[in-house]
Amino acid sequence: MKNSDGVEWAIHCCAMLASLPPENRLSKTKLAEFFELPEHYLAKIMQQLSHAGLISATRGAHGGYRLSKPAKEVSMLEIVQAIDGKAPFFRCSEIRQCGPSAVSKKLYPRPCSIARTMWKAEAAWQKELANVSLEDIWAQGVAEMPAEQLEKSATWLNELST
Amino acid sequence: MKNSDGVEWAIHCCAMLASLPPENRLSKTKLAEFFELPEHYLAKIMQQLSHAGLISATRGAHGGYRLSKPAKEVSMLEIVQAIDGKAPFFRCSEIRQCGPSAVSKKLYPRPCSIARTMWKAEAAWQKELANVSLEDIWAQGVAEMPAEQLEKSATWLNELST
DNA sequence: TTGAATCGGACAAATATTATCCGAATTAAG
DNA sequence: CTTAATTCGGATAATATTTGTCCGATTCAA
Repeated sequence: MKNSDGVEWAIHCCAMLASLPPENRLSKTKLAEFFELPEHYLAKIMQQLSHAGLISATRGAHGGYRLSKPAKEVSMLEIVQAIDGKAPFFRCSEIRQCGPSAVSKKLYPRPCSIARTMWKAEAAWQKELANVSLEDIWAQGVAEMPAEQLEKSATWLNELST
Repeated sequence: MKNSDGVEWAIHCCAMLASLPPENRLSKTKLAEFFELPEHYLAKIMQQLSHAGLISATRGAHGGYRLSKPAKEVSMLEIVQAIDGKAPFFRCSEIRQCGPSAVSKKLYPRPCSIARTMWKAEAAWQKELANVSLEDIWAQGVAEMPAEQLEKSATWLNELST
């Protein structure tokens, strides 16, 4: 019961892309360098974001990644689901329909009360994440970032253009 | 990002125990038979519930499992956590503190905004599950169980005493 | 005291996740 | 047109987790 590690990377990388001037791109090599992440595996994570339509990747010289829509329109839920998938946490295998007391399958209409309860809880989780946009996250991140890091960050980004 | 299969089994078995007359016990063999589950693996699940203090196991002839407190006082959250653990889904490895723009660790006090957001969503999930008791689940289960199955079930339970 | 019945921990197999590599494809620039 | 930079995508390996099995230790009733 856990998110895969890629979720953390994906969110941080998206926030990084969100801070870029529009139309600017960042290569997987640079992203990996900025967060000290394994480059090849990060590529796989970015690929998942790309498949989900959250970022767009451009090949060739001066290529790289950028958000494919404004940060305001991207929710945390979308990012998490792009990496971890949309399958519910709880899977009901209908064991109520097994064993010596089972009766005809037609008599078990809707999901059982256990599944409904579990799925309702998941919906609450999703709602929280759906209500936070990438812009929110980025803004909060900047607000609480140590001033010194903010500078270093800006410098590092500038040197890319060189 | 998913519950382990054992969660479903654990909840169903707890609900089964909840329907027992107090002080009555059910052996792992009988539970496995009732739900058509692999006996040895079910034992492992029940063991986890036992460690968590949710059920109490008695060895020896006429032994078995029973709830260690009234169904009303057991929440779904407790059962899920007994099997899947209490670790948060989201693990923050503080990658904001890595890479070329990192500064002294002392300057990063609380959890970052990303971790806070993720954990808040988890709290919402937990709250939903904490608000549902095993008694609720059991009562709903009985209410929507096909009449025929209810009978079969009762008969099966009676034959145990024989 | 004996023996049947139980749990519980150690161990093994299967599965899923995480990580890596490399060739093909794409693009900008010389 | 050629070259160098860059990503994509599939194949593959390593690792971790989950799932499944077994057998000994323990308990209780007769």
